[in-house]
Amino acid sequence: MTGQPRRTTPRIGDVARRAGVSTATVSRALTGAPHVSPDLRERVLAAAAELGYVVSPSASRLASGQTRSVAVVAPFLDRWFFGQVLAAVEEVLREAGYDVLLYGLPNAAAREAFFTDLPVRRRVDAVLVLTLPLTASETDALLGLGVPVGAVGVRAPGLSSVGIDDEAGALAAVNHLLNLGHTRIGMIGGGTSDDWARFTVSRTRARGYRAALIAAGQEIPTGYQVDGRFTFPGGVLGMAQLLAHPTPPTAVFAQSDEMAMGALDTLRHAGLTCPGDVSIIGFDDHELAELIDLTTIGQPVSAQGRAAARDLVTRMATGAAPTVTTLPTRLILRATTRVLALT
Amino acid sequence: MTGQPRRTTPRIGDVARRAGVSTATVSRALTGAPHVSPDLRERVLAAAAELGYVVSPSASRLASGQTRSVAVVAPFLDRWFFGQVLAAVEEVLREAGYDVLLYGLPNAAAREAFFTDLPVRRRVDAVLVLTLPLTASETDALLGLGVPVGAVGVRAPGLSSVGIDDEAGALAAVNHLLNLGHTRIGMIGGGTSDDWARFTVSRTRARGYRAALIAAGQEIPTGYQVDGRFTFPGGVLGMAQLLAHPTPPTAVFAQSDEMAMGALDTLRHAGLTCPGDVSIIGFDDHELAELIDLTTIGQPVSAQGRAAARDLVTRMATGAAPTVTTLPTRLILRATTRVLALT
DNA sequence: CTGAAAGCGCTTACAG
DNA sequence: CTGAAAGCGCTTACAG
Repeated sequence: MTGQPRRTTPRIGDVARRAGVSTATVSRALTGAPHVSPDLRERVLAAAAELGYVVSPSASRLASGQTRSVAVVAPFLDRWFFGQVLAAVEEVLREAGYDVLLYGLPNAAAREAFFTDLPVRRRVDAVLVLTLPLTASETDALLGLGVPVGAVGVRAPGLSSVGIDDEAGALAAVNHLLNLGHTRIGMIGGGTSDDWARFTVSRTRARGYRAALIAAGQEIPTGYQVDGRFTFPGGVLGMAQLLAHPTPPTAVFAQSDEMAMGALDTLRHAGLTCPGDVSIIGFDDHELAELIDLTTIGQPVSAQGRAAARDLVTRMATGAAPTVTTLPTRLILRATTRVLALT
Repeated sequence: MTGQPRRTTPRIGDVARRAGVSTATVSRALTGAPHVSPDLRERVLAAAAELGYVVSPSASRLASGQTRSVAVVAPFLDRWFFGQVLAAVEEVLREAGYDVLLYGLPNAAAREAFFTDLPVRRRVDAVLVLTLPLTASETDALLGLGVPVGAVGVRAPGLSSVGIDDEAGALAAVNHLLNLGHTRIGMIGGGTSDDWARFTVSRTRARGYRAALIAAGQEIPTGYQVDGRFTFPGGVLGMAQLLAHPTPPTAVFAQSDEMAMGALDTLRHAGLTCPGDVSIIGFDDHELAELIDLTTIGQPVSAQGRAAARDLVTRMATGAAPTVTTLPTRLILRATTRVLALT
C-alpha cells in the first residue's frame, strides 16, 4: 500500500524539478514569455517533452484570465453558407491557437436562452456571430461581455463586421437582366418569411431589385415578388407561382442559387427552357452553380469567414478597434440568362 | 483614488455574503448538489440572480476536474453530411449543458498536429469523431485521454460508434438494379482517392456492389468501377468515363447522391435520358434527392449525430461502456431507375 | 444540513 | 534573468 506508482498527469512542478528550475521559469519558458535565458528555456522544453507535460487549461485560464477560446454563434449549422464560413473560421482560429466554441441557435428558444444565460460569459476571449441579425439588446448583451465581437453579414455599432453589399449585388443582377432587354423581371426572395435570420438580407436584396427597375423607369407588377424561403423547394414553388401569373416574367432574379436551382427545376418540369423561355440569375455562386451553368452574382463566402476570424485574432492581440469590411461581389455570366427573344 | 467603485464581475463570495451563507453552500445550491435545505437554496438563487452571478468556468473546472465540454472532430466542416451531423450533435450537447469544442482537420498537417499535440487533452469530458477513419495509434491517442470517445461512421475497439451498414446498403442498391433486369451495372465511387476519410466508406460500399453482382452470377467488366471523389464534379466526370466505355452500363450505382446528381448532369448534356437510357441510383437521400426524384439508398444522417451525442452524454454521466449502434438504411424508389428496356 | 479550510494547477507582480 | 509567494475563483472531503 506504500509508494504505489500512481501514473498521473505531470504537473508544472514535475517539470520544474526535472529541469532544476522554479515553476515560474517553466511557465515563462512554456508560454514563450521574454526574460528566459536560452539554455534554461531549452532545458525546460526538454523536461516537458520527456514528461509529456501539457499545461492544464483551466488552471492557466484561472491564473491568467485568458481563455484562448472564441465562440462562434450561428443560426444554422447545416446549410451550405454556414458550412463554408464555419470551415474557414475554424481553420484561421485553430491555426492561431484558439479553441472554437460552437453555438447553434436553430430555434427561438435556443436563441433566447443564449442571449439570456449568455453561456459564453467568462468563457471566451471573443465572439463571432454568423449572419444572425441582432436586436439592439442582443448587441448590448454581446458587447457587455467585454470582449471583441465580430460578425459576418451583420452590422451594428461596436462590433466588427464583414460582409458584402447585398443591395449593390441585387442591383447588378437586375441590371444585367435589363441590359439583355428584359422588361418583365420577377424576383424570388425570402420576403414574407417569419425567419428573422433571412429576413434582413432578403429585404436588402429586394431593395436592389426595386432600385434597378425604378432607375430603368419600369413598374413592378403585383405578384412579381414571391417568397422562396431561401431554399431549393422554395425556389420550385416560387417559380411555379411566377409562371401562374397572368403575364409571367421573362426573366427572374433569385436571391440565392439554391432558389435559382429550384426555379430551373420548375421550368424543366413545365416543359419550358432556360434561357430560351425564361432567363434566371442567382446569387451566391454556390459550388453547384458552375456545374449547372447558372448565371449568378458571386460572393466570396470562405473569404468572409477568414476575414472575420482574422480581424478578431488581431483585435484580441492588439486591442484594436472594430472594423467594417465589405468584400466585392461580381457578376458571373453563364448560360441561364440571355437576350430577350423578340416575338 | 480611494474606494473608487470598480464595477467587477461578482464572485462566489459576494453571493455568499448577500445570502448570508458560506461559499460552500452557494456552490452546492448552484450546482444542484444534494443536502441543501430548500429555503437556503432559494436564498442563494435569489442572491445570485440579483447580482447577476455566473460561475467562473475555469475556477469551477480546476476545482472539480470536470470541463462540461466535449470535442467534436471532423475532417470537413463544409460538406453536406457533416453539416447535418454537426447540427444534430451540437443541439443535443448544448441542451445537455455541454460546450462544444470544434476541431476541423481539413488536411494532413492539421490531422497530424491534432493527434500529436492532442489539444483536447485535459480540456474535454468526451470526444466525438465524425467519419474520420482512425489508425490504431490515433485510436490509442484518443482513448489515452481517459474520457469517453464516440464516433459516427467509424468503428474501433474501445469507442462507441454509430453508423449504418454501408455494405448492405450498397448491396440493396445493386440488387434493386438487378431486379429491374439490368446486367451492365457500373459504379461511381471514391476508390482510388488518396483521401483517407472517404476511402474506407468507399471500399465498403464497393464490396456491397461486388457482392451483389457476384451473387447474381455476373462478372464485372474492367472499367465499370470509376472514381467520383464523392463530389458533384466527380460524378460528372465519372459518368463521362462510363459512357466512354466500349459497352457502357445501362445502370449505375453512385456511392453518393452528389455523385449521382453529377452523373445525371452528364447524361443530360450527352443527350441521354434517365431512366430511359441509363438508370441511376444514389446513396444518402440528400436533401435535394427528393426534388430531383432520385432513387437512392436513404440513410438517417441527423439521427446518427443525435444517437452518437446521446450515447456520449450517457457515458459521461454514468460511466457506461461504449456501445455500437447500427441505424437502418432503406431503398427509396423514385424516378431515376426503371426496368431495362428490351431492345 | 452547513461551514472552515485545504487544494485544484497555474501565472505574475515583486524582489533580487 | 530567476525564484518565492500570493492569488486566480471555485469545489469538496472533513467535521460538526
